Amino acid sequence: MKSNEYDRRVWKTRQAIHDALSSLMEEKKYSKITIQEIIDRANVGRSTFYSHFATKDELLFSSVEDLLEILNQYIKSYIEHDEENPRLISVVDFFEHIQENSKIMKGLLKSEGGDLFFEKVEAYWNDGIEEYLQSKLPKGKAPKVPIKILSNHISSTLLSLLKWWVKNDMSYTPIQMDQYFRDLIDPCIDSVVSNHSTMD
Amino acid sequence: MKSNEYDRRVWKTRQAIHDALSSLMEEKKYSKITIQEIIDRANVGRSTFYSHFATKDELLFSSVEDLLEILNQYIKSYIEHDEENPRLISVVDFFEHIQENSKIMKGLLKSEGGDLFFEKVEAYWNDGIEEYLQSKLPKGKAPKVPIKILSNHISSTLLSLLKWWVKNDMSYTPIQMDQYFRDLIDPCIDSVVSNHSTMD
DNA sequence: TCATTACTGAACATTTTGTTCGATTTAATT
DNA sequence: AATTAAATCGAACAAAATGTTCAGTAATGA
Repeated sequence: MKSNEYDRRVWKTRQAIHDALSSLMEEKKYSKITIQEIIDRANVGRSTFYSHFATKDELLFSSVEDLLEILNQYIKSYIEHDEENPRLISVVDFFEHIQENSKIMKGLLKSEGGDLFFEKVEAYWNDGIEEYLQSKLPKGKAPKVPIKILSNHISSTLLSLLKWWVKNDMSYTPIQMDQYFRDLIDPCIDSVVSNHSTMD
Repeated sequence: MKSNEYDRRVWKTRQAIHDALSSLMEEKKYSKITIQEIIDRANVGRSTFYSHFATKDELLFSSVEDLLEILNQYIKSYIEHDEENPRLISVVDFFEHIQENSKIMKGLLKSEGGDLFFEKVEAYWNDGIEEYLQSKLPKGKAPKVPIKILSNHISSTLLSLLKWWVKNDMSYTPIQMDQYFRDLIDPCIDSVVSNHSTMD
């Protein structure tokens, strides 16, 4: 018996399909890409594609799964690594990682498929950030802005910064982007956590 | 000769098609809606559809054209109505208008088609806000955060507030949403315009 | 080597898109 | 009310894309 998971053929085929999608996404919007084009470029049979992925969306999610996991980890560590300072910490390494995956990011930005991806990212961040804010909320003191709105604002700000940055050819350094993120967000967080220290 | 623009039939057909799309968008994602379904529900012939709209996207844009125009107008007046106070003014009436069009807004949020719409909205706002910020920028004094990033942040914040609000069944009043918007954004604007007045 | 598994590719059914065109209905105008 | 131009209908097409099936071939792990 073989364990199909480790069959070289499987790996090669999936890789070829992922690469085909990735390269097609540099050229056109996800919604305009057909499965036909994918299998042509990947050089695999029609039935082969369907034996791996049921739909185009499934392929997309499989393609960005790793990236999604990594981005989520950044935010997770970013939120948890927080003993001494009540503010959210650095997103420098986050932006650095985006930089390393700029190709797929650009592809995602062009497509409506990307929106599905970014929604997932944002939802995940949102949960983590809300949990963080809840834990930092002084008891008995209602925040100026509801926690749910604030966490939504923080995650959407990070995401919109990310999108803007990629769309504008990453013309600032990750360190600068981190600073801008803090400039935009820190005052809002100050209104929740009591510690009003001026930073920098 | 007839002037087709004012032919009742034209108006009725287009209305039926728009309504069909609108009602379908309440049920399923835009990308999953077929032209077949639209013409079935609208009760118009296939050729009739194509005599009005070349593609499904064209129909969508036509459907939200009015809404788009109105939203743009709000932001325009919102930016220009700005003699005494250096901050952006009220978005209360903006949220009120969203409330009145909640049906179509909810449909837009469900769909990737909506993303196309929201991108347009955001791009338009962004231009106006950037222009506004440029005009308010004290000469010779560089802002903490680049104007382009800041204007992007403001428009994306308004949009994400709007999305959050609609998704959460508009559980706050437009007045509250206006206040939250200011709470989130005013500190950022303060870093650009010199006038540091505490508000409210 | 050998059994197993994955891939091929062609054939097929289905769905959706988009076009065409003559017949029919509808509305504006006189 | 009659005329006339335009809009709609609907059926018939062609084309493209999706998704399934299956027998034959190739590659792999043991």
